[in-house]
Amino acid sequence: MVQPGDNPAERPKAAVMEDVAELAGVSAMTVSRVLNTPEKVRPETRARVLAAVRELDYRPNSAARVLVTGRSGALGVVSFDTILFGPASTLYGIERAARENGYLVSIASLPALTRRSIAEGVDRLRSQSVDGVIVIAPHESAGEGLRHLPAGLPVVDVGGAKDVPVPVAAVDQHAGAVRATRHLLSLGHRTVWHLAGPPNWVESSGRLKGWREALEAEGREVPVPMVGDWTAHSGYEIGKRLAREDGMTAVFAANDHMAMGLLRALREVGRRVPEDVSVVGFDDVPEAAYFWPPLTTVRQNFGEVGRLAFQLLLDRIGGVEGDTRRLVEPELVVRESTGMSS
Amino acid sequence: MVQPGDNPAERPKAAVMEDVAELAGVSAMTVSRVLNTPEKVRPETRARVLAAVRELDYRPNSAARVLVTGRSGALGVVSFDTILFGPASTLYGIERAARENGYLVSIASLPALTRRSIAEGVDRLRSQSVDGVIVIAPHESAGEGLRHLPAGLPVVDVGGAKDVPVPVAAVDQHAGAVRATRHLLSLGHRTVWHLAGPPNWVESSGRLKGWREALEAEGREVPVPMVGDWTAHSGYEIGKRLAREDGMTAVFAANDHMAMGLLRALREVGRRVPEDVSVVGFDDVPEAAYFWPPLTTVRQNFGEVGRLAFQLLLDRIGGVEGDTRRLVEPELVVRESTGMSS
DNA sequence: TTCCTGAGTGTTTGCGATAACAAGTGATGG
DNA sequence: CCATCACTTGTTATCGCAAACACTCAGGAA
Repeated sequence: MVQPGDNPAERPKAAVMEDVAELAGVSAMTVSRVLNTPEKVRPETRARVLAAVRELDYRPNSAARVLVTGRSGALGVVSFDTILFGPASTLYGIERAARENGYLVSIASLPALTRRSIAEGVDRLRSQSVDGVIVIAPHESAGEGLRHLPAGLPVVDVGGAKDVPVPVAAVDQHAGAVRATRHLLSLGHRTVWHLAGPPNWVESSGRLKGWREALEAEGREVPVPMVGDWTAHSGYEIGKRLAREDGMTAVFAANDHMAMGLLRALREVGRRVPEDVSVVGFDDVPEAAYFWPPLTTVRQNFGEVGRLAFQLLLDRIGGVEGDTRRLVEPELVVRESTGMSS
Repeated sequence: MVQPGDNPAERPKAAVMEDVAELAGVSAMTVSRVLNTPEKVRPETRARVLAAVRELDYRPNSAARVLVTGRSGALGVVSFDTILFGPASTLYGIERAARENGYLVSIASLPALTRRSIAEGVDRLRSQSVDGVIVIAPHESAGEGLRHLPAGLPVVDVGGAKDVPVPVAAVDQHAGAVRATRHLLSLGHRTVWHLAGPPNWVESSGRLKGWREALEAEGREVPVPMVGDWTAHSGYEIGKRLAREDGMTAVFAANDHMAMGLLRALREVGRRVPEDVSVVGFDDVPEAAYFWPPLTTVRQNFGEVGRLAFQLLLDRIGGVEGDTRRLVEPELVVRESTGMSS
């Protein structure tokens, strides 16, 4: 038996369950019970054990626990472009929900958005024994990547395409685009142009479709959409072309940053917003209210999406089946970049 | 011995090392060696084992490995406000560096920035057996939180105050502020006003100090700094007051979003930028070039900070001692929001 | 021949926790 | 007065892997 003192080196190794047990005068099993099912231990014993835990600053070793229980209390998030407002906010929502439920979050950000790298990200997380994985990869290729998953690993997708074979939490992009478009039509504009997001992004398609259908439902002409890449820069470049279009009085931009670039392009060619052209964005980034002019946009509650995704995953981990699809309603925020058609 | 088929239920349990060993006709130890020290195994044996690994889609169980080796190949990040551009970018930089080095990242975001919650975040990560922790908590109170750390856990701080008792990776805020201020003075402005960040944030103090010292070094009058909270909203509110100041021709805002609010406030009272007032921001958020006018600002290379922080942590894990302090130089990006004093 | 060397492989043990089962206590009831 | 039960606590086995040590077998040195 190794006694304290046998070892001349004075490295204060972290206490283990046995140490706590010894100090409290019980068996290790009782310590385990105090930590996991306290109601099964006599109050006095429990108190003694807890005192010992505090005195030794004992922390259960999660690796050992994982090994025997098969559950880690950690979930993984596979994501792309966590610097963007949307993914970052979603991640934050997930993290908060996880924390409140005693879960820890590991992240695997992707170098690129391909089936391969998604599968690889899931794998890296799986090898860390996460209890489940949330994928934030709003690209149509994600569906592919999610089709060949290790069996038995609960996976939830955020903002996924329709055919994703796992539960999905997302903002209703279509509804948001419809709202934005109708808002512009209701101000008297003959039709609405669209500054779309990059192809094959789930949000791009959803917003494009919503915009088109809203126009068609009213029998309006559907202009050719212009395609950007989410950046203010692309909004600016495209905006310069768009600004030359005759009769263009209303634009629905697929996100706020492109709308920002567009605003600048319009200003540079002397088209006033909202007097000459109305602009609607999408996202409601915190600074949208301070654009010039303050941007009318569609607010997405990313935090709520994160919370829903976590809840779905928790259900899955708990054994609930079924390919659920949970949608969050976006909200139109009217500011000063939209006005009556003149 | 349990044979495949003993169990009527057809749950395809994940393969373990023993399964691979059996299929390859070797012992489990040899499999372990193939995975960890391949050069110690005869090539033919190695090939047989690797084939078996692939056939069974075997993944080592990291919990078991952690238990026996004491190292997890995961690091933790404690952070606050991961939605903001700075922390999000830093986190991304860390994640990328970690991935390239085979590390996984767990995050513990803080509900508030206090000594208590920092300590708690570190604890949550420690209980997951991370090999080390990076703290992104640019608040002066972080120093306190870092003073009482579990012994033996390598910790690195990002953007920390001077007295933080652990290695630090950060952008040289002071130098950035000096550069911004000198730039304005060099344009002929008599002095420079400052729209500061919230008190007790490391960045706020660093930028404030740099600004003040740059003015003092030239013997200029030092106006009373106005204090915001990083948001465009606060920049706008304060900007409305600032705009009434007589003789105010140059402002250094402590971040781009406050500068954005300031730009709007100036416009509203009819002061032109840069003709009447010059404005410099800090951060160079991707959309800064599309502000109206395009914002002169100080670019921080957050990705580089993340990389350095990871490197420092890796050194620490490897046993390197010493309280290193690694600074990244910021860069002044001149755009159109600054001009000669009229 | 005998011994040694070292590359390659196998066996045993233990990391720290929990599951499953065992056992001790006192109370209950027939 | 003893069987039985509920409650509390202890004992043993096990999770999957790697460290430490043991073994085998060639080829070369003595």
